[in-house]
Amino acid sequence: MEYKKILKRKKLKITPKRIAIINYFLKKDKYATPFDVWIYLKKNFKKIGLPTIYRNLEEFEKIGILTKIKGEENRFYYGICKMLNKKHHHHIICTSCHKISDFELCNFEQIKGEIEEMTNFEIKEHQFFLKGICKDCKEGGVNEKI
Amino acid sequence: MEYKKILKRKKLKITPKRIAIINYFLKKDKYATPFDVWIYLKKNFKKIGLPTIYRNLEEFEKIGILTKIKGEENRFYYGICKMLNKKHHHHIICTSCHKISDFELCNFEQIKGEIEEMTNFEIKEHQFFLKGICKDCKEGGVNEKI
DNA sequence: CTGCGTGCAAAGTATTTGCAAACCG
DNA sequence: CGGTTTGCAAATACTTTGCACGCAG
Repeated sequence: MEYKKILKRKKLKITPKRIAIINYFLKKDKYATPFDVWIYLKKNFKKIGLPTIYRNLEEFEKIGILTKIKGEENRFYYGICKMLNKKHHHHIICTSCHKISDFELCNFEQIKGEIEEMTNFEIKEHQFFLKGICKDCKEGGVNEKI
Repeated sequence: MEYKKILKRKKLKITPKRIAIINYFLKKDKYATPFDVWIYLKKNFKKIGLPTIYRNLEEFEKIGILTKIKGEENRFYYGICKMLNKKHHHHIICTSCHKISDFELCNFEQIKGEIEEMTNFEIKEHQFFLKGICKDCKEGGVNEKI
């Protein structure tokens, strides 16, 4: 899979646990806490520590495989990033089932200049943070859990 | 000040510490952690507990006086919201001095429909999260601390 | 006075660290 | 083999809670 190449390129070793973490997110397609990931991986690995999860999620975020999200409560979530090679994109999450998707469309550049003038800031970075309801949830579909 | 009215309207009592917290943010104009606020208020109140800060910052966020920001590290910051009556606005923060400003300009509605089609989400909420360098920092100004 | 606000002490929870052993390339 | 990765145990840091007293309205 493509994610392995990224690990390689970033000089991170391919270990079974790392693969399992990525697969967890790919299969689940939703955002999750380190704890969630841990509970799941424990099914397949008799020995696995929570710190391992934390360390890897952090690294994966650094290399762009995962995105870190601030949850409602004081907790952080991670979601997988499917647009690996694409440069610029944003994420949208479903407030009902926690599904996460990404998209490229972005018209921020159009107003960037004006905002810079108004605020006297030089804008370096922008992120759209979208919340909504995904199609499955809208149709009252059952949210199967992984 | 206008903030008092808001407290009143929201049935929150006007206490010296609450006023001091708001003034801290108004004067400082930058985002800060609960701990930062605490350290500062301790100068003026011999007796003040960190939990008081936490409780009030949380309430202030609920009623729209403050905004909660996810920092780089696993920590939350608060910044004051100057656009009290205005409906829709976003924030920009300076990565150098932590200044926070708000502005109203927003062209998201233009692409909202298209994103909804592409992602199959019904968008309920959007937030721009902007980072940049403010004028003072760009000009190499000293960042006076409060 | 009446209930919200606060200090204090203590608990709770998320996250990080250090180090030896295991493992990838 | 040699440097990463991991498990384990423990530490750290941030945040929340419970309760009695105090103060705003």
